[in-house]
Amino acid sequence: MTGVTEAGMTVGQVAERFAVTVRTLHHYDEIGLLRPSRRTAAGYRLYTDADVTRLQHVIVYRRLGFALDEIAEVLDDPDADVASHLRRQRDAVMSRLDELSGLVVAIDRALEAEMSGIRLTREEQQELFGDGFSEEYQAEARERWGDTEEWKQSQARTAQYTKADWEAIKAETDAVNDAFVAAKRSGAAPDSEAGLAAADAHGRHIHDRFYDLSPEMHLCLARMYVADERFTAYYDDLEPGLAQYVHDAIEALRAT
Amino acid sequence: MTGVTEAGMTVGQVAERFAVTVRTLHHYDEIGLLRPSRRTAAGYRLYTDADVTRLQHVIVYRRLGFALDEIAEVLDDPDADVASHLRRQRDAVMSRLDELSGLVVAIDRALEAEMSGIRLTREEQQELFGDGFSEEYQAEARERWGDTEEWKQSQARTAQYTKADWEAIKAETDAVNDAFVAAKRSGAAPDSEAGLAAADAHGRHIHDRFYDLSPEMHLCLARMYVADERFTAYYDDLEPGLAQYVHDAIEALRAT
DNA sequence: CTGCGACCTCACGCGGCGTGAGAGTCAAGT
DNA sequence: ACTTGACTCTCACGCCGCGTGAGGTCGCAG
Repeated sequence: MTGVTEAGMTVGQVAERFAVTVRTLHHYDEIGLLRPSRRTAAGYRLYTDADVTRLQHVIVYRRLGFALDEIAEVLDDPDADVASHLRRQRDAVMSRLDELSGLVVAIDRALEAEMSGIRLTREEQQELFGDGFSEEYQAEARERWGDTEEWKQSQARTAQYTKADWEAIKAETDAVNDAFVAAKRSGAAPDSEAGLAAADAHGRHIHDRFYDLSPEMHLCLARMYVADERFTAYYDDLEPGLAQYVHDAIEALRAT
Repeated sequence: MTGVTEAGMTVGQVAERFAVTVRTLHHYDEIGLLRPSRRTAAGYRLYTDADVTRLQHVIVYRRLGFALDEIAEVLDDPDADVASHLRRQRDAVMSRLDELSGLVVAIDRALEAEMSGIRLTREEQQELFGDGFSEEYQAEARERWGDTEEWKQSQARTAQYTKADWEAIKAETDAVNDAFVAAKRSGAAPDSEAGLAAADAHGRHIHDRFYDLSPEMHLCLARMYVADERFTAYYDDLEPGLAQYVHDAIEALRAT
């Protein structure tokens, strides 16, 4: 059509044809992602049809958000698991999507506040974007669990959750808490059937929603509930003495 | 809780409380985005309450995707139009959202192909993501129409299309082309009933599938078909002289 | 006095190119 | 044969938002 197929295309021609810059092609050559098969005597890069095809692939993967070295990996290793690459990429894009739609909501609220003449006070900002406490809590959680497999799993999973998921999770959490409260109020001992059932539900809930929960981890959590004042406050707000009760129930469950 | 509010917080304390790194605070100091009001005799940074508040704002804006110098601009100029900043930011986030959802669609298609055992051959990829020709066309189209409303509409719509949509569109395109070919082969003039009907179908097809097509735009397209060798080749490959025929039919349709 | 941890200031590194600088190459026009 | 202008080449620094040391100082506890 354009009739330039004799022996290879020059950088400029390739660049124009695929809407990339010459510098980009130079860069891909430099890092070894796409080296033109041939050069002219004067050192001009000549891209063969195969090179052009490879560039097409590169462009596609780049649009999919792959890093250049990952693209090289996928393209150079025919045994590479393309599907898993794609799935991981999809996950990343989805969580970014969630983040961004959250951002839009935040912006809309800020705009609304701005338009109605209400300057964003400290308190409003904290209401909108999360208060210092939860920020602080996240920081501490990262500090304590940041390198563990559980933390990564939790982060990976919760990033996927939609608003509806969160509502379901909240409902489940409430149900688990209610089970503990009901058991305690009924006078049942922590190691009674009701107490053990609640502890079991608690473990399942975390396992299903957040991360693989080993019995040891569950015990560790139980100890946190009485050791960490934030958790203690959380449970004791629901029912005085509940933190200790939850701890005892989990210990009873996991001790067997 | 940590109770350190006497005269100012150190970098480490601020960093922990807001889940940023010390290096980040150093960086903000370097670029003048957030300079702590005071230093100890030894040169330790001391962040006052006002500094901390400013950091909160910085963090919020950063989460909104603002660049650091933009944040500085917004925070330092009380007369800056915060609302317009927010609106521009919202637009940016929204378009990024569109892009990403397009990406998800592309990934899903690739995954589907991958899962059904079909390795992505060159041909399939080209089917999925467009061949060299359309890439070339896209590059040129962007160059020519990049700033027009039609181009944006087309981009926005086509990004949403699924594989099934594309197949339907291809079928429609074929039908339109067949109508032109049939009309021409039957010896009907471009401005005959058959020719005008084909031209009308052509216009509707583009209007429905790609972008709002005004009569003027349609005429403009018709002229492209005879002026641009790629379009000429496309139609003349179907039937010699068809490009001119299509042009004449559209002219006849829109001249009325 | 000796650690230990938190702090300080350089200063290089990353990814994915953009953006020149300075020099050589190619095809067309004079 | 020479010039022009478009294209190409190879360095090599710049950008953004920090990460990650290196090498030294400061403050407090034992």
